Amino acid sequence: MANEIGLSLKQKMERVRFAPSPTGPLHIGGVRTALFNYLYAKKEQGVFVVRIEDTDRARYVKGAEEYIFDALKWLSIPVDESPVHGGMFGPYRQSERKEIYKKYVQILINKGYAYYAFDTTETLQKMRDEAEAKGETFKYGKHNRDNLDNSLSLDEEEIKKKVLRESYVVRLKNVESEYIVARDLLRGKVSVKADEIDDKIIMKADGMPTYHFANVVDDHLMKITTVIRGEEWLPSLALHTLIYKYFDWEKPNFIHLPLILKTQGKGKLSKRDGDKGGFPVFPLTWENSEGFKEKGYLSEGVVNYISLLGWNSGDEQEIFVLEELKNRFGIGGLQKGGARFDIKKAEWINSQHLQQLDAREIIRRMGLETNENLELRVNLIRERANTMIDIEKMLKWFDETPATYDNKVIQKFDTLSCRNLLSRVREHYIKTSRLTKQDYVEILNELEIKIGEGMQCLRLCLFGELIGPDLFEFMVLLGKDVVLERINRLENNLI
RNA sequence: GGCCCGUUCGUCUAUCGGUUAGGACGCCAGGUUUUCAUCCUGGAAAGAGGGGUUCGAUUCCCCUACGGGCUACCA
Repeated sequence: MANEIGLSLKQKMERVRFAPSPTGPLHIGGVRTALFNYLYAKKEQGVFVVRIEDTDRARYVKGAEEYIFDALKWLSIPVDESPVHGGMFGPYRQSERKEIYKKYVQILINKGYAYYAFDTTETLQKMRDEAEAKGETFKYGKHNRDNLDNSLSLDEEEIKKKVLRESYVVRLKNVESEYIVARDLLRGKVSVKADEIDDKIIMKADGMPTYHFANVVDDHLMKITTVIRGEEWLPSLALHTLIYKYFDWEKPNFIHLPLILKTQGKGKLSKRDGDKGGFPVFPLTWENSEGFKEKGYLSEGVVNYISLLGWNSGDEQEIFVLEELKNRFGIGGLQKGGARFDIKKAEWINSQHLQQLDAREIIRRMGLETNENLELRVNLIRERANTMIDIEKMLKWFDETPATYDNKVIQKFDTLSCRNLLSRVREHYIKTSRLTKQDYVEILNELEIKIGEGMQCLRLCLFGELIGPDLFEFMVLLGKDVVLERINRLENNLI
């Protein structure tokens, strides 16, 4: 009985996959695809698979695969199965599955749904150019495949010889007429006229499968139940449908996520936009592009913000941690249109998460040893910070004597009364080692200096400009010697 | 060019035929504050256009426009 239940649960188990290509760093769109896959899997108590699609040896970038896993780790997105986490359906790297694809290509050839093609890239390019010159689109398919250089137009002996001697590719033979209809859980029916789909290459001359083929074979073999991927794959859904059909395999569900668009202007978000706007588009630093992490973002903030790009909870809550997202996520909340990336909102969401952290945790994440004084310092400045970098910068107020002073502020002051004020403060400080707000106000009254001006003078003395946290709390943490040093320094800078 | 997908405030979005079209970021104004920031209050700000269907359309259908994607031996 228990066994039976276990089995039926197993059959219903959702399995989703994130299938990046190691051709560069994972960008924010990829991160979102990974996140939504993960959330969907966990909401359904299913399995999250990461498969590395490295069938393009020319575009392979060293370190990219490692980057993908580092990024997921930083984001706290756990992976159930992958080349590094293992699993029962491996290998999870497509370059290691060559023999599997070969076998399945052969099956399709035997069934008459695939064939060898010997046309050179140059010939095909020429035909494409010619078609384009006539305002047409070249398609390799039903209407011309018999006249091209492939196994359909040759006899068996010749094919055998050519396969041994020449380089060849394998093409899918689209035998459909009418329409190819597929379903997307978000968009409903997506139908394409059959002859729009040409005889796509499924195995390249180097023996590697193309994306379309490897993807379908692996999703089937890895028992993927729902494919969640970017909208850029929607046009090939019909082709994939064909491959499933010719294998006589059951199709998984499909969800095509809307794209993440540039902050402004046309097109999808790119690395260049980040460089131009000074904001990150990668989770971690890659070459000279700083990542969210290095820019001081919390992984919680990044996860939260990107979860809102194309999804919403249905109510007015916007601040979520991963755990909540796992419970709340659902395809009903998905959006169909592309979403523009907005760094301001990302920053705000990050600040919301930063305020949730206690000082100890903030210090830990900065990679510093905690101590009571440091915790007090962090607590004094934290509410002014959006990112960890803000905190690091503000922490410098404690350790660095102002190097310059805001001239505009200095010019506003009456130098003489400011000097008097500073020497009175020094006197008081030497005597009592402290200065409360009340003490200071008394001094100001005595010298007949307006409170506002007096505060600005002190602020200038401690920060060099009119910024910063509460003056009197700040001075306590600064300590007597440092306060006196800063008083001296401003005095020397007053003409 | 062809094919596919999409379109609510500047931006992210709610609305699943009947709402003063709601929220958030950002922006503006006011308040709190010794400054800045935070915080609080308020404000401006949207259904691409045109046809249908309907008693009634942001919502359903069609067309147009615009946006996006794909159109490789890249994924």
